[in-house]
Amino acid sequence: MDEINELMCEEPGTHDDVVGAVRESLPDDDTLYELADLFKMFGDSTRMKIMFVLMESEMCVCDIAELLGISQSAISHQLRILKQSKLISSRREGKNIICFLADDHVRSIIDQGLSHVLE
Amino acid sequence: MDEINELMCEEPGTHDDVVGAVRESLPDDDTLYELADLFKMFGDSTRMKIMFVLMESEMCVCDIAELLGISQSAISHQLRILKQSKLISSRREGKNIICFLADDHVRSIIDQGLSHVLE
DNA sequence: CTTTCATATGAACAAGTGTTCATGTGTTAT
DNA sequence: ATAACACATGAACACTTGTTCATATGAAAG
Repeated sequence: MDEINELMCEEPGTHDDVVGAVRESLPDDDTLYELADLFKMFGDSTRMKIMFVLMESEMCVCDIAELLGISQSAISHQLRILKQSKLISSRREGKNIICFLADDHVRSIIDQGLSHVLE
Repeated sequence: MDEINELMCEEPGTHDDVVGAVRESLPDDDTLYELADLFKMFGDSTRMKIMFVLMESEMCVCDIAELLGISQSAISHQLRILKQSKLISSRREGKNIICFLADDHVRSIIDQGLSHVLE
């Protein structure tokens, strides 16, 4: 703590007030890590592609793999991660596992991202 | 391409139609990579913290470092990355560099993420 | 019950990422 | 000028991540 305080710049006036107020407004650490972990899901192009596909239609694993030209193993590994984050779910239909978006926030988040990228 | 087609499952009926339609609806590769790169910015807890702080108030570099208890060097490296993604900007004021959010989408994206995490 | 198809998973490896440490640059004050 | 402060940057390192390869599981068809 002493070492950190030494880093503080010597701004006059309401400096400490602002820093203190902002500190109290921060979410707790657990929430911050959860949030970062959530956005990590959108930070890989393979997962991004999978979610784009599922935004259009639910689909079995091998169709996703074929459509995207990515190996079945790679898709399966990524699906596992996406399921852990509760972004997609699946059900069995005979031999196939049908995947679909589990959360409408996926669309909103991607749309907000697109707005930034396309401007 | 032959190898990929071998992976295709043998679903009957409208299978190929759906796959074809979805394929055409996908954004081009450049957009997809830009989008993934954008979300990568939100996928690290240090950058997440920086953006939360700047959502409350613009602030100089060393105050951000002090407030978050993270070394000035680490903050500076992350600020560089955030600036490259056009998520934050800065101006000089005497000895200090004042950082601030450069894009209102930051707030919307984080809010959508929070909705998912907090539900 | 054996085979085949659809999917999951573990190990290994290459590539990417974030931090620290040391040092460089630019600004202000003495 | 020179010292002190605010910030930036490069190299090194540990750590994480995504893919491939080989193999395992699980359902359905013959």
